[in-house]
Amino acid sequence: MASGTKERILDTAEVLFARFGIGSTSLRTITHEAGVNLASVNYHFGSREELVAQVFLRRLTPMNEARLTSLRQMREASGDAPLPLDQLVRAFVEPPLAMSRAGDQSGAVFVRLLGRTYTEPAESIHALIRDTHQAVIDAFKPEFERSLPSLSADVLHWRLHFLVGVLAYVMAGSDIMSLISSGHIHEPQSVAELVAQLEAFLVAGLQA
Amino acid sequence: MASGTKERILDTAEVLFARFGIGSTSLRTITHEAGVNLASVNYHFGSREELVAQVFLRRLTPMNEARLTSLRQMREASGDAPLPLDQLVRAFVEPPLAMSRAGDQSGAVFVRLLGRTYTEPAESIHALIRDTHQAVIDAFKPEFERSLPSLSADVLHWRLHFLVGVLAYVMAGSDIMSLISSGHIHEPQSVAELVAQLEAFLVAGLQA
DNA sequence: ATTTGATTTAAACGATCGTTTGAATTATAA
DNA sequence: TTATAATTCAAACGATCGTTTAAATCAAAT
Repeated sequence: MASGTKERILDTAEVLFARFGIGSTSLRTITHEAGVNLASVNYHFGSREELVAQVFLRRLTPMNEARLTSLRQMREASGDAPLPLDQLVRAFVEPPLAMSRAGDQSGAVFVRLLGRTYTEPAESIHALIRDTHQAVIDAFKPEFERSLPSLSADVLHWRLHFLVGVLAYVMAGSDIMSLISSGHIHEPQSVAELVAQLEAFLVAGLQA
Repeated sequence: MASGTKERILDTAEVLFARFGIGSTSLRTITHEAGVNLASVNYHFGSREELVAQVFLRRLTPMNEARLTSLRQMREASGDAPLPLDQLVRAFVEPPLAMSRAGDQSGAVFVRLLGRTYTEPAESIHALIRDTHQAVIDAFKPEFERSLPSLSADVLHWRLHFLVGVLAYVMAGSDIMSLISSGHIHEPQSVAELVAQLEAFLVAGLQA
């Protein structure tokens, strides 16, 4: 059980961050829940802030690589032609949502955490997300410009903004959504169906 | 300056909650910034939690009344016919965004705070937002059903979900949005233009 | 002017926070 | 086995948290 301490801390912190928020989760709660000593966080991560960073980096990196890989495959298949908008949207939207069904449910926990963090005020976390997403934005934005040539730069900017907003909200899986369906909770549904719903909505909105 | 203590606390708390998050803002920071005594929070509000509730209720109530008033006027003007979707969307979307330009800038601060709170984990705050929004949802949902008769209940549910997500993200005014425009910050823009952009995107998405 | 109630103030309460320390324990290798 | 490094542990550090208390100050009314 010795060598698993670091991962135990990361897994437990991820769950508690998603459930109670990053700022409202103490190291004592994390270490107690994980069954490790309080000091082990500072031993393995140096500080609380660095633990938070590692919780995100551990999953953000493969998630964004999946988006880039998907985009690269589409590019190769399409030659010089602009990419079909629905495929472009799906390449951006599917990887984070697919994590919700990856093996254990830890992926789903992280997706919720990430979605919530998009609108969280802590600047240090925003900087971290911004950095890890930069390569994705740099790769996708020109493709959206090509696939939506009739849109001005300003309008495209706003619509991509809206797209990120929808995705963040869906990822967050906010409980507030349940009030729209008036108690009638649509819980799991397949990720494929959610992606399809999102894709239809976003493609239409982008092409408005 | 005596009788203004309660409002001073509310105003200052609102600003600090929006900037640093609710959970990361202490009563000492609030009272120091407001220039009032630490104990005055517990004297006037009873507890920290009740202060948080009052910060939200103070503006949520008039905001949602503006939405309901707008909807009621549209209903009277349309008789028995379904409402035009663009008007319906605008009645829902405009009141919170219009607060961003109301007189002082305190309205804008609150809109950011509210947008961020939509995806915050604290259950007590969610319960508060849910309660105050219930009447709005009850009034708007049947109208959306009438204006979008071709959509199934499930699909409409998801799309309204997406709509709220876009609105929350725009309200939050997340700094992450700036990375989409690659440093080229589109800061103020008129609220009217933002509403128009949103309306076009959402109407198209809803009708997809 | 005096009394009554409302409000403000300084100080302290116990609890909890992230972090550090140094010794105890465990794993690794010579 | 012995030396060496890595890790875990209990305990404590100072700082900060929300809340409470009792006296001081203020306002309003008799």
